[in-house]
Amino acid sequence: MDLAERIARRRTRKTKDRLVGDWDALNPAIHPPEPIGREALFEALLDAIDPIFSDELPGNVYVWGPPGAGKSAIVTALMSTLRTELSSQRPIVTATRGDRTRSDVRFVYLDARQASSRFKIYRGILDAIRPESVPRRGVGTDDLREQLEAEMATCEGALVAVDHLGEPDTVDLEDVRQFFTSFAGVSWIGVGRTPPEELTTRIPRSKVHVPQYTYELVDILTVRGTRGLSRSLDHDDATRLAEWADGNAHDALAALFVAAAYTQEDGRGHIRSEDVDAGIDAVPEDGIPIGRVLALSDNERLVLRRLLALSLEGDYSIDEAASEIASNSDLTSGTVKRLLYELAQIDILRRVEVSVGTQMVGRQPSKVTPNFSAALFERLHNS
DNA sequence: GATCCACGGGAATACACGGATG
DNA sequence: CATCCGTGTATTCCCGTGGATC
Repeated sequence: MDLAERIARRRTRKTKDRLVGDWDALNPAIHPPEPIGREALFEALLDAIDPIFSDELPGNVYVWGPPGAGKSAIVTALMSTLRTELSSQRPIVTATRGDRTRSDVRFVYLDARQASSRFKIYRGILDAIRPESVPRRGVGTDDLREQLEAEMATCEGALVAVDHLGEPDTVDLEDVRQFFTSFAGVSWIGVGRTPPEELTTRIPRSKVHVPQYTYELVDILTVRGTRGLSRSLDHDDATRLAEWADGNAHDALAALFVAAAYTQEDGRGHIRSEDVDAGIDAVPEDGIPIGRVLALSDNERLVLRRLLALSLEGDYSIDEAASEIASNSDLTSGTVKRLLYELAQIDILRRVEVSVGTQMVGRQPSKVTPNFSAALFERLHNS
């Protein structure tokens, strides 16, 4: 979605909606440009890349911490701040080039959920720093690497942050290390959950630990609630959400988002504590972040939406669900079945044993249920 | 002609269970 | 009684093909 489109949406939302003026403010998959709180952590990150302030590329960095602790929030904020403050790189194409008082280091943020292969990572960087369009097909991965290296020779290099490493369907820290070994001009910041001591491979010397939120989460909910809602969130409700989420900002925001959606759909102008309860109920414990679901391919998301529509009507074996889903889509039931199994393997879906039918022979079938908030997914999909 | 990747399809493997075997 | 075997499903794994693009 480009910026103009986003701005247009906000305008229409402001006028149409009553309770919620800005859904993005409540959306756990979207991070505000400035981190809320966490000044000390931001300092630690700046320390880790300190040479950048003398126009030199820093060493690589590993940023790690538990889910919902704000790793993405702080790293996206860091990269966009560096881009506007230090680089001659234009975040939005404007004025002239060549502001010589600024360094010519490029700052690139990549989400490994989209940049899920060596090819896509090189391509993502090229796409971010090169004004012309970068091919998506027809060019080999090594070819692309050479293009990127050539590009690096024309500037003072790039600092690349790769977020969401080591998820079931993303590259891990070791992959990133290999992608950039003997790659002159690129330093990287890897972001993941795995504690350094559990990693078996070579880890960057610089490490920044992002601990779980404690008291700060109430502030985050309050600030984002104020930005998104026409009437601010009760302090008690913010506290309750933060406690229930156990410091996980993603889960707390997801519950708040759904609570706000329910309230607004009911035509009311204020979130009651029952709405907060309903929001909490709509977010599974130990679920996966909604960003992973949103990053799936079109067909995978289509299959999920169809599956959610089905599950209202009782128990289906995977086989039955697959034929049902396939019958009103372009995909064959074999492919849908494989997709469902694959989604379960990467934790997007949860498999539940089910005794459907009466056959006494053969292996027990199972059904699949979402391992994320279906209510949130549906609403983000329609927005 | 080369490239990446999503699809489709099918082979290989895992599991459940009853019955046979040691 | 424990183990193995056969049969029928469920699940995983793998690879060829073709679309879109350069």
